[in-house]
Amino acid sequence: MTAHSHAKPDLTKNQGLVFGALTGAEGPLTAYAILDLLRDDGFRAPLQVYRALDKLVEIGLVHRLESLNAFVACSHPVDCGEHKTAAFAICEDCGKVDEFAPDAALQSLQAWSRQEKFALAKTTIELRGTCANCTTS
Amino acid sequence: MTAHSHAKPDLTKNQGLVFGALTGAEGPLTAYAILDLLRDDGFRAPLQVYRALDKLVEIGLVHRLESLNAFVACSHPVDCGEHKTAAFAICEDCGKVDEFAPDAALQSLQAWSRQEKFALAKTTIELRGTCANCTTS
DNA sequence: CCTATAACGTAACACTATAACATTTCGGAG
DNA sequence: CTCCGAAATGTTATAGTGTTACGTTATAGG
Repeated sequence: MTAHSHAKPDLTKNQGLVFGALTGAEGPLTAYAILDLLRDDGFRAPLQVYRALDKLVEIGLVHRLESLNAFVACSHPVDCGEHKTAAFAICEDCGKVDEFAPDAALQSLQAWSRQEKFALAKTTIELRGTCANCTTS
Repeated sequence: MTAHSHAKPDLTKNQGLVFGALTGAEGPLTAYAILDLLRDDGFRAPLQVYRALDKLVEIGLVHRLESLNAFVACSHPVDCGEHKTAAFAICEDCGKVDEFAPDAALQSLQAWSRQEKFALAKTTIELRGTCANCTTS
């Protein structure tokens, strides 16, 4: 294991480009928005974006926002292990997304699952509203 | 207010048909699945379905499942007032959806919102996994 | 009756995602 | 080094989801 190889498992060219687009963006991006951003880098078809996104989500570097059909770069430090359980507060004014770890909420949902014998695989928690910055101004 | 007018605010023909399709279904339905079910009733275009769904969701008789792009009839008794805050457990085996009120989780998310000065408008909580019935068999 | 509003009908279109198939890249076994 | 298999990539076509635009019909209130 070299000094370079432990954080991001050596993204491929396309994965790196897509991840770069997401980290460079202010907020979430749709797959087609990413495609447009990467035309100059040789991207031609949605599948190129979706394939990279699939891997990035699997690795845990990117999250999918179900209520937006869009994607954001994960804001956690690497290897946080919480990628399956993050929550998101989405500002409907400015479009920015705040990722956080909803520990208590999660515990209560896990408790419900135990009680109902529901084998929980993944939780989706997305809050819609107006962020502090947009409320002020 | 008459004896008839308080529960379901007099659905229109299309709204009634769409709501009927959803209550008659085992699990959630996509808009296009509803459209196909209602061809014989004169439905021709997706917009007819979407317009009815919009109203039904607004009224609180139907919920949208963001992670499925699908819709389910609300399982609460009428006028429960919790339509903005329901949670859903979606079985990936049989496709059935269990709606419940995630009180504790909700409180914790509301507390987070207060602390972050995030003006919470709507919460989306969807659990994916395997239901008790499917785990057994 | 008249009018304003909501609901409806239809066609076209835009956005999101995947299927199918060919080709290339790249790391490891021999 | 060469060969091979797995993963990644490229391209076209298509499936699935949702909206715009425009015109018509139904309905409730004055």
